[in-house]
Amino acid sequence: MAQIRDVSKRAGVSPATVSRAYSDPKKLSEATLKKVLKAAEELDYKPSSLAKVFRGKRTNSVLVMVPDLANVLFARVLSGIERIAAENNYFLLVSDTNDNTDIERAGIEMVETHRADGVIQLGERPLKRLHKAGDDCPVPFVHAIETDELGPYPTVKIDNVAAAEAMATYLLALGHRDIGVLAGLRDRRVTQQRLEGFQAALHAFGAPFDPSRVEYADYSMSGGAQAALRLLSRDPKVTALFCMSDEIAIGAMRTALDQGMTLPDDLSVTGFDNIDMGQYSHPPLTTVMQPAERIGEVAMTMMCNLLNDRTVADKHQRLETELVIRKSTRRLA
Amino acid sequence: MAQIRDVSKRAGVSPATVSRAYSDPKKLSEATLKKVLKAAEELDYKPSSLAKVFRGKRTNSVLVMVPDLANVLFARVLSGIERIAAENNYFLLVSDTNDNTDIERAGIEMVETHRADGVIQLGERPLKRLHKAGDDCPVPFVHAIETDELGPYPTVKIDNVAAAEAMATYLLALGHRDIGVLAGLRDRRVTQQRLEGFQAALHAFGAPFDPSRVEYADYSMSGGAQAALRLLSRDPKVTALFCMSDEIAIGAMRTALDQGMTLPDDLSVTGFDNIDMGQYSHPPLTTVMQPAERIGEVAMTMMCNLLNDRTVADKHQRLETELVIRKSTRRLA
DNA sequence: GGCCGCAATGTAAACGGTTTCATTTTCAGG
DNA sequence: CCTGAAAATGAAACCGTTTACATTGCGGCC
Repeated sequence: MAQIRDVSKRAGVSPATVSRAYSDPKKLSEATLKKVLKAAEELDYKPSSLAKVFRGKRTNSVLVMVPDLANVLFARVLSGIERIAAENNYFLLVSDTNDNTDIERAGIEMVETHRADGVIQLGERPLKRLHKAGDDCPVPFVHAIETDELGPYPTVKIDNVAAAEAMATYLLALGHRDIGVLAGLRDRRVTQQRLEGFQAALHAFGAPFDPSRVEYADYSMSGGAQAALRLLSRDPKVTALFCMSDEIAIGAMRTALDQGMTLPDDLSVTGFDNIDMGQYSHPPLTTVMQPAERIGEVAMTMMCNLLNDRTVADKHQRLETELVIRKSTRRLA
Repeated sequence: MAQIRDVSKRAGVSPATVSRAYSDPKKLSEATLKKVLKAAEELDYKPSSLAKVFRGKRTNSVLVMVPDLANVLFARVLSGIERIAAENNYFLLVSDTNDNTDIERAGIEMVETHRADGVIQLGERPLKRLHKAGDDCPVPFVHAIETDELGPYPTVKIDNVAAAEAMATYLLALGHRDIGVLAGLRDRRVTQQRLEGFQAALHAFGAPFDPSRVEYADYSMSGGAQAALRLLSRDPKVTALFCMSDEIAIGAMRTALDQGMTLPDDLSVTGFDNIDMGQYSHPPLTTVMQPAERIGEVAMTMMCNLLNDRTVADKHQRLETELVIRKSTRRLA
């Protein structure tokens, strides 16, 4: 591979001039620029961005830590991140943390050892190491989707409490009182927040909350199917299922169908997130829309700001959600 | 950030010794090693992997080009790639090409400019630039999933022709003769190959192939729904739909349901890929399993080999598929 | 005791650009 | 034609490691 020196020799100029031809062409006289470009072309010269990055201390890449790459929601967020990254000429280093703390830790090291300029984390459990320096965040860090707003770093997500409350309110307004909850992983903050919203709605309607009607599950279709089976066989008189993700809801609907139920006549089911699939499920799923791509875009935009001025205007953004009413819920006769 | 020089000074040794403490500790006497480690600890020293990489000419990262990050199948492949990458201490640079040739081109440059050691491409359209050097591949490149086997680089995928033929044969064996095809994007090689397999099956059964019963669609649920609508309204007497992806099939089933059909009584539907969703659709989808994670794993393994010995044993791997019979198909009365 | 060889450590070049600072060239204006 | 400022270019330091090669120290052997 040709190097800058080769080009400079062939063009009869200094390496510095060649460098400038790429980084700041205006600085060169037209004649020299042409000479250099011609020489570069002839030698098929490509500046080693590795060397550039080394010298410049800026890798132009950010690390994204995803709890599960195969999860539709995260994939969509990632997709949004990617769009903004591409626009701003950043590369994305992606790592599937699998909820594994070691990997997450390694992520931070990536930045400390200059492999990435910053980290966007999608999963919960913000890395404690970040905080050790006190209140200001040593490495550029953005936390998205599953996050509290306690840290010194910016966050983007939806208002899970409010969204869950809205959904539960809708169910209550339809006349449902015996509502089962198919919650996600028990120790996840989103789960707790959505549960909180659910309870708030009950409370507003003066309806009691029965903890025995809550089943925890993996955030997946199979998790939902199993949890639904447990709940339904224990407590057959629930008339509605409040599910904490569309996947869980879809799994639950499968179970209900398998039990010979008719949906939504025998059971109303609601989801969360509004993944594509919800439109095509049977029946189409009533859910709350979470703007996943947008969340990704905002997160990456924040990161860009952080990386440029080392500051971001709106530290904790909560994006709007929306109730999507489809056919999986009905008014209780 | 502390540098190697700081550590060496504090430990009273040369920078080289510090370097060796990390890269080859056996070379050092126990006493020196301890001294160095202690000094490093005290200064919270982390070797800049950027500098290391620059010096060593190995970035330990590979670029993965994905046509669409939000696509479940690709996400699963990526997940498999990630697992092997993590095992072998590689980082993944991920870029969503969006089927955009410019981005793909940029990907190759990443390698040429030393930002990545190699490229794994999931989408079709292997970058022509790769071939220009003739028969041997200048940059380590692996092509997965949507690929022909024409290039000089290794490939992993399933045998689309055979898989499609098996699926179609199953449909024919059930007695179906009026089979509509909901194909994917027309210009994609997978589409052509699966169509070829379909035709081969027809041929084997002595059944004629009617091109007017083929509808092309985006590889998505909405694409499938629309294509199904076109096909079904044009040709209401088809008894089965051979869909080229599970998404397409799920979209088609939605359309059929919306038209008041009962599945699978009025219409048998088959998918392709075996995404999770297929188990939970209504009715559960008969499909052909494509080992997506495995494909990713094999691809990354090939890449590791390529990167180590610059050679890979089994250049063109075809992984086994499997018919997954569920409830969306039935024997024609 | 002198010499040899090996182990441990040090020295300095190299990686391939960018950038600061100095130098040369250009050119407008007096 | 001279002067001086601005523009264009060049020389060399620099980024933070690794590593080839040189050096030192030490024990064993004749």
